[in-house]
Amino acid sequence: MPHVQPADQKTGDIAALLLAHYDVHARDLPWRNRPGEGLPAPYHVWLSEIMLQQTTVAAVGPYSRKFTERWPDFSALAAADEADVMAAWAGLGYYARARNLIKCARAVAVGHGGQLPATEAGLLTLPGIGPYTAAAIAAIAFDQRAVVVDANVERVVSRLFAISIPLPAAKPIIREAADAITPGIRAGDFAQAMMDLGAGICSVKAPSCMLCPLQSHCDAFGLGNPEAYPVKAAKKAKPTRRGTAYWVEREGEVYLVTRQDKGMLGGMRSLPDDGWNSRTNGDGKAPFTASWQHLDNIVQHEFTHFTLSLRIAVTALGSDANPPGGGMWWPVKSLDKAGLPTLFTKVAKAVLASGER
DNA sequence: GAAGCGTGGGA
DNA sequence: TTCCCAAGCTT
Repeated sequence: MPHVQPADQKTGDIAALLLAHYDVHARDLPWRNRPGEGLPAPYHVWLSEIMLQQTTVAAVGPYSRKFTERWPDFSALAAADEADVMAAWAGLGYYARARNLIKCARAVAVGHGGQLPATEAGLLTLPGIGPYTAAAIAAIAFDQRAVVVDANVERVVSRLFAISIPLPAAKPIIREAADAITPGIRAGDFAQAMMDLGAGICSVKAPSCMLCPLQSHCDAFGLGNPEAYPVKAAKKAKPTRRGTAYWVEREGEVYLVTRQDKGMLGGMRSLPDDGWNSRTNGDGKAPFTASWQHLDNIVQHEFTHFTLSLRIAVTALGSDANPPGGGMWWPVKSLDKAGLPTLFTKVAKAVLASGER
């Protein structure tokens, strides 16, 4: 049975109170239009929503500006060199998003006449757009009523209705409750207001209930334990994996490879490695025979689901030497433009500081 | 349904 | 330090 009543006094009040609060306190974000400017461009909404997946507003800001300046619309992004896009995304993480970003831009340019579909169902067919993003774009860019549920909304809703079933089992109930409080007009503003509320007042820890426009409607506040929601299942322990990265230098240039599209850091330029991944240690075998010098310091890097403890091996080659494989030589002085994932940026920094070269 | 997939910041 | 988490999607 549903935990939440159909549209009643409480659910109707919530939208009105939240929208009134939003009209005064909405955050001014680069991808948002100011009041009175109408709906933001679908391209800008889409780009920001993809970047914001599992990523903080602060981290997205510079990337959003960089991308919209360099690729101002779908056709520009669809025509971009893939390596340029991947390099521009470097450091933002979850690189499958960048691969899907290119696929999606090309699908829009080729299959949809350069226009993003204006419906949730249409948006869901595109690469990198799932249930949350489809609803968010439909509401924010196309002013359609859509039930937008992200981690902020899950937190706010689970507190409003004191939902004690743990996530992820509670997702259907939370969605039902979010549907019940979503208004028929201003769905985009409502969605963004919920997310602003979750990002600020209704925070994970120590929520500012005294500032909350929904305080009087919040069951968790009434119970005195808002921080207890949402209830979550216990997490698994994070393993540590070991591996090696190889720094091969020849006349001021370092040898880089492009990783295969699937898996960790897929599609990104990287240093050669010994095959480490989230499940296994690297085999410690160098890509070719040379007089490798192992650095003393180990690079520790935290991924979401494992810790990597990485050794670094360094060698220098003569001018005529060539390692096997289809990599590329990259000038060390402009390594910052290679678009390396943060892990390998750390490795490069360690090598350059070591003097072993 | 669960696992895989980055990174940086806050407490 | 250590843990948790962020405007999730794909397989």
